[in-house]
Amino acid sequence: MRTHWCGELRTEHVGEEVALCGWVSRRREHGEHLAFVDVRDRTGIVQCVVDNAHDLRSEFVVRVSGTVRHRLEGTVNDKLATGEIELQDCTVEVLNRADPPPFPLDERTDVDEAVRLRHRYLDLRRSRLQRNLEIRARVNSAIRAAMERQGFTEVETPLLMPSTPEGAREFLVPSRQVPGSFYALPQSPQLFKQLLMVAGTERYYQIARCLRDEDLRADRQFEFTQLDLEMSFVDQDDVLAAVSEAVLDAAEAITGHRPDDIPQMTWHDAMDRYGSDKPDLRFGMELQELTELFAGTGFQAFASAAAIKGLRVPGQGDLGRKKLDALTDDAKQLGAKGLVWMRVREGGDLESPVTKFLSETELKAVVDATGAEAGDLLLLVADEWHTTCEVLGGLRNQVGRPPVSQGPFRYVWIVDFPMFVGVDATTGTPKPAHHPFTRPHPDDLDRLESDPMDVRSKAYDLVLNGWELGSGSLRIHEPELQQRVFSLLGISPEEADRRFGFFLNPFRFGAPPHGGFGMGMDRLVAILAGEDNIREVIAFPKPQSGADPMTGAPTTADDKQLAELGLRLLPPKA
RNA sequence: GGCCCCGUGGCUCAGUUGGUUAGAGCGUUGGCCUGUCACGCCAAAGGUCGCGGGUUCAAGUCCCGUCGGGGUCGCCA
Repeated sequence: MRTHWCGELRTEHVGEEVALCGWVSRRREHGEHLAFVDVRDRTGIVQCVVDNAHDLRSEFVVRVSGTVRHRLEGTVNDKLATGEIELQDCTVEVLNRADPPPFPLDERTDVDEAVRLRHRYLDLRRSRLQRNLEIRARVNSAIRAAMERQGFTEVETPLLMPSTPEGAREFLVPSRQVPGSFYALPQSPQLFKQLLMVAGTERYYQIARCLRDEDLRADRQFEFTQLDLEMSFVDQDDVLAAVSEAVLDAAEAITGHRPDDIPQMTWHDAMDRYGSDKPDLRFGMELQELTELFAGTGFQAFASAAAIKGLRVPGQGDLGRKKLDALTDDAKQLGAKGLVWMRVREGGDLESPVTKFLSETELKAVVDATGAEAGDLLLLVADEWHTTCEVLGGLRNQVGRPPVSQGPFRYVWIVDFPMFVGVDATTGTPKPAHHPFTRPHPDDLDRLESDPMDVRSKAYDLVLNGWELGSGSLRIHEPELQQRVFSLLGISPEEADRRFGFFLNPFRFGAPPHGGFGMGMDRLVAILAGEDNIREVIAFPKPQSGADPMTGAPTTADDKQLAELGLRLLPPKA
């Protein structure tokens, strides 16, 4: 139907007879015998000169044939890629009429997201989402190429699998053939990809859809897409290198230049310096160690604390009481008992509600240690090390963090995660930080039983601009070690067999050492596309409620469907 | 489940201390216009102020509840 795309026409096409297809973007009428019609397809817009645009309306679907010519002197539009030319002697064929769109399809107005989602097919017609979908496709393609180049084999894994109730809440699918039983949709292909290692696939990857029935956020959807991979006979750096290669290729495909190699930072360093296991390295404001300074202090809140740290907020010394109170509330929300603020005055004097409890020496030492200058604000927290770090890290993000999409892109690998986080309140056993198949750090193996909370694991996260892009680990491939970890977690051999038997038994048949990674494609694409929200890089996302305003999903099932599945509904809650 | 923000023609918004008949721009419809490009000009249509209740002589405005959207904490091994 068409000979060219709208967006590709240039002065070199002058004189050619062309046929274009697309939508009427805008029309400008000048009386009976002259009108301009902007025709748009996914590549761009071309101005067509017609003698009568009376029967054309916005978003009508048209096929236009005509001759490309230079625009008249003084009528060139430099805001348009095709602005030097126009189509003359046009024949316009209306392929379909269109109702006026419920919202403008230009880029100038920020339309309410509920309206956009209800008419997503129109929202997708706009250049922002067209561009984002193209970026997404290019990222996918670059990643596939990088994986293939590195010898990975793409394998598809089942969507219908047994429920494994650990971790995120699963979506359940009732079985028709076995009424009363259910499949679960995968939170990730975790179990299958490890079995592929037992199977000798050696290098597996998949751009896989994963599903988690948890509350939606700016960076979370029920369904999300993950670059999933697993490798045999590798150490941690091999996995990191393979993932880095794919991510950096993807970044290069979008931005045109390849980022530096991705640095590594230990989890402990990240917590200690940035107060987060996903530190945003685009801005400084590192936490300052102050514990030693206050050894033997007379200030009760500091005297008993295991860790005291400070955050220097440059130039915010004029923050009002209301804002400071709000920060204090935030600190408490983050788990602190309180927040000490100090305004730095000329000459290094500190103004704070607690100065009267602190000695001159201590006050001066705080200024020295933080490097504070007049006009700065200092925030101090004293608590257990982990709490102190986390609270100040939260405040650091709050006062200093730019939108995630705002460059530059700062990638970082976080390594040496702790094996366990916290203790289960009911059973008293440690809780795994990653999953129970994560390999303990070899240097800490002998302390697994004696000092579990101090044991590191071979788990790692990839972080970009403060967003966790993905995580992975080396796995346990020896049944004996797996047994040790299970017993630490309070899982008996019988229970392990019941819950993970189909997964663990194969490991007796010669499981190779292996490890892998899973990376959120939606997040990577969003950041590369300059979006703060993954919904902007997903063709048909869901709002926070999880109910799709366009399709009406989820819908009720009729009695016949339910009967076939052996299900009966409970009466609605009152 | 908690907290915060938002909801006024199709879209984006204004609406004062609670006070007459709720406004604007864009869009839509009709008319005019031969070089515009966010064209311009004239005119018209279009409103359950999300919904329900309450306070009041009087509610878009205040209060309670509810629904929808967004952000965030919990949750996301």
